[in-house]
Amino acid sequence: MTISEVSGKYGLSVDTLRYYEKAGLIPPVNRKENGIRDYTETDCGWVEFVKCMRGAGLSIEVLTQYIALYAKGNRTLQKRKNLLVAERDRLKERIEQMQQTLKRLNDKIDVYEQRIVACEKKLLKGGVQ
Amino acid sequence: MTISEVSGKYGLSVDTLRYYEKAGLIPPVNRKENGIRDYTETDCGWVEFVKCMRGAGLSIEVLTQYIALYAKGNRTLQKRKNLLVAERDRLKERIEQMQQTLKRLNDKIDVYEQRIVACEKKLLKGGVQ
DNA sequence: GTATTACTTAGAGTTGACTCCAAGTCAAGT
DNA sequence: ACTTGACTTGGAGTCAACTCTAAGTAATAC
Repeated sequence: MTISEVSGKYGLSVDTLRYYEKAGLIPPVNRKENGIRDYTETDCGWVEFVKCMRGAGLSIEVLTQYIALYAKGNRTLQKRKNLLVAERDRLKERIEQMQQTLKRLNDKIDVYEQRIVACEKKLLKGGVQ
Repeated sequence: MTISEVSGKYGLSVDTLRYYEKAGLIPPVNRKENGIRDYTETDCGWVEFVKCMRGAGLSIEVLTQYIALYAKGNRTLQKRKNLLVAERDRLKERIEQMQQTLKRLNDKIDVYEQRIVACEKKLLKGGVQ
């Protein structure tokens, strides 16, 4: 799979895909003899994983660390798990904060609705006079 | 209330507070004769609101727009409500995406736990031999 | 009366995460 | 043979959101 196909498949620009690889967010992508990237299913899996994690707000830095540990093999299992747990906890907290803000926005919108209705009533009354 | 007190109260740097005011994220703050900021309860309320919204990921730009509409008074009620609804919807989507990623992270962590246990068993067996 | 401390401003610098650009290679089509 | 188009690289540029700096003022402590 070429880089532009992968770009189309996951909705990431080719620049972003190259940047992710260069930054070490995904392991080095498989190449053809001439040096052109030829994404395997595994490569695509990494792209999808990184897209998902970035979408949830995990930083480039932490994902780079994860891949670096992954590249060191089995003896980093515990470290990788610890990293994931830390990020999971942070994500959970952010979600909870966002849920509170969502509730607050909903309440605010309700208040606006009431105020708008009240305004319209006033205008109607004015119109009748 | 001075800017550094407000900074302490809400955990925002004084630079950030001045930046928010300059950028129009909060209405102009009350001043003493000598030009020094003297935050009223209302000013603090705005700071808290902006902190909350920024914490949930609403952009500087959209919050600036909201304040600009607010400053124009009652005739912008509907526009303000529309803006809030749009941001609410975006927030909701982001939360849903993050919840899916949270679930995925939890599953991944479970898999790591199992692999780590399996590894330890192997090591123990090796030790017995 | 001077040193310290907290404030003021305009504007420059930093960080994270891309995004774009120039210059070059290579295979395919006419 | 030559153009076209997709790829390659290193490195520069951009954007949002701060964060810092320099130069200055004004009240308070010694």
